[in-house]
Amino acid sequence: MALRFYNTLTQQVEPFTLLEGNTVRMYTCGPTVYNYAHIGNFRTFTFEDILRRWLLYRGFELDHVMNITDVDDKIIRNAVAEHKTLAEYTATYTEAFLEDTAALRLQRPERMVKATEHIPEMVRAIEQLAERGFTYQSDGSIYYRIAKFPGYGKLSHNDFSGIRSGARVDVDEYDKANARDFVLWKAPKDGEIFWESAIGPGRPGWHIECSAMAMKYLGETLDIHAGGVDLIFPHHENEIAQSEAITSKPFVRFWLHSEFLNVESQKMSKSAGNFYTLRDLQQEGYQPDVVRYLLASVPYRKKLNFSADGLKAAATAIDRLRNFKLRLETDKYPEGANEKILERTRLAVRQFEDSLDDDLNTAEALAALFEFVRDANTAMDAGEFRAGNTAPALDFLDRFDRVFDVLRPAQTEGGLSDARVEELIQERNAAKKARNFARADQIRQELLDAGIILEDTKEGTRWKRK
RNA sequence: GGCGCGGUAGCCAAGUGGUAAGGCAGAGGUCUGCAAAACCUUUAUUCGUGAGUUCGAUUCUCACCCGCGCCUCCA
Repeated sequence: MALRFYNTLTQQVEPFTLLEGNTVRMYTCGPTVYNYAHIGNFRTFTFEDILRRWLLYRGFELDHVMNITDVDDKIIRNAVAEHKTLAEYTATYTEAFLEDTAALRLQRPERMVKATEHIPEMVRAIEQLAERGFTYQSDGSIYYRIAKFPGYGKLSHNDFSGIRSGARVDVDEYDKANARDFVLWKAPKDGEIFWESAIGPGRPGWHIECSAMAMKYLGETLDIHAGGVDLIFPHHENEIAQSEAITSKPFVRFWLHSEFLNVESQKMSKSAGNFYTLRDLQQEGYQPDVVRYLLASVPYRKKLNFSADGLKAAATAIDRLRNFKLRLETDKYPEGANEKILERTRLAVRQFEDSLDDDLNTAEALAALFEFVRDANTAMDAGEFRAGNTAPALDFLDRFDRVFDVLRPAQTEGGLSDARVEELIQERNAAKKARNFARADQIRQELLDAGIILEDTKEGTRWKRK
């Protein structure tokens, strides 16, 4: 079966194709840089990374745009409170975001674009909407009139037809014709930052930045637009309303949304206060690659209940895979190749690929890998594994790691050099031969204290960094 | 209320109209100077509850119970 994704727009799993060419035009909603991103945010970004990597694995080229929202109410409020300029304030958290994504081994999108650097594009988009009669002004702000857009609600599958334009729905929304209408351009309040423009002084509403930037870089119809489920409404619904009102063309072909990460069965969110940042977890001693594995191992459309147990399980699972790789690289096997194992390897790779083709079923893909690892270990123990089986097995691990990227140990700074470790191992082996086990154990402990783990095997001693 | 997701072993979790993947944890064992690593056996007669369709349902239908989310900023 070919590559296929669940499309929020159609509520169906559909074969993934491109209209033309081989480049996937993909847009993903990035962070609002008013604080550190939490791992709920990173669940979505990790999903998008797996998506990226699987598209590349399948031979597509990518033009992936991620926005950075660096102007919004919270940013302005916080920047003012800290007596910083907008740019100063957002720089801190933009930088932190980039550090975190690097630690989580998230590939950099082809373009990362900032809202504040695209004000003219947004103003132009609002002008186009105005020309087509989709806007109205109120108290100096410009609003989008959803009653003008017939398809409004098609992504979130809500029926808004019962809401009549002009009806007053809520006293708090007195300045809007319809409670669902949203702001495109906000009139400046006292002391707030604003831009002068052809449509008057103000700053952009949240939704217009994505429409303007996505279409600027990727054209009028994107192949993929992804984000968390909470963005379906209103954000993505509004992006459709804006973009399609301007172009009269479908804005996005495939809408992909990742489910939430929960803590104690509750949504993790900044407003609820029950959130962890990657930095929090690192302080508790969890490596980012462990977090990455946990986030990636649960299929993206399934709620992920985050827990310390889950992190520990992830850490152990990664160790198992790394141990297997180390064994492949260091053990010696008889010449030749075991045909049955070769066939077993091919089957496992096929299952792995089929699983990811199926709407990125990472849990099933991992199962294919782990079954193979067990079978290969069994064959090694039974002496049936041959030298010629090593390369295909390592190739499978490499394919796995092109997507999951967890086999490479996190950089451990300092410590002993490889040469010094080898030296001590030689000394220890000499001590063992002389049955001086006290000295041998002393060296083992010494190395362990330096973060080096020794494993004695039939072929000799192998080692790894903790 | 509207829209949507889910309830599978101690935990995480896949899956199919034909009788339950995988990971972690637990128990026992093999191997081993020590320590690891690895392997083997074992842990759901059962997939929220009830009814229906069917030769047969965890998988389809209906009802109900429970959990979560969106409908306001939010990954």
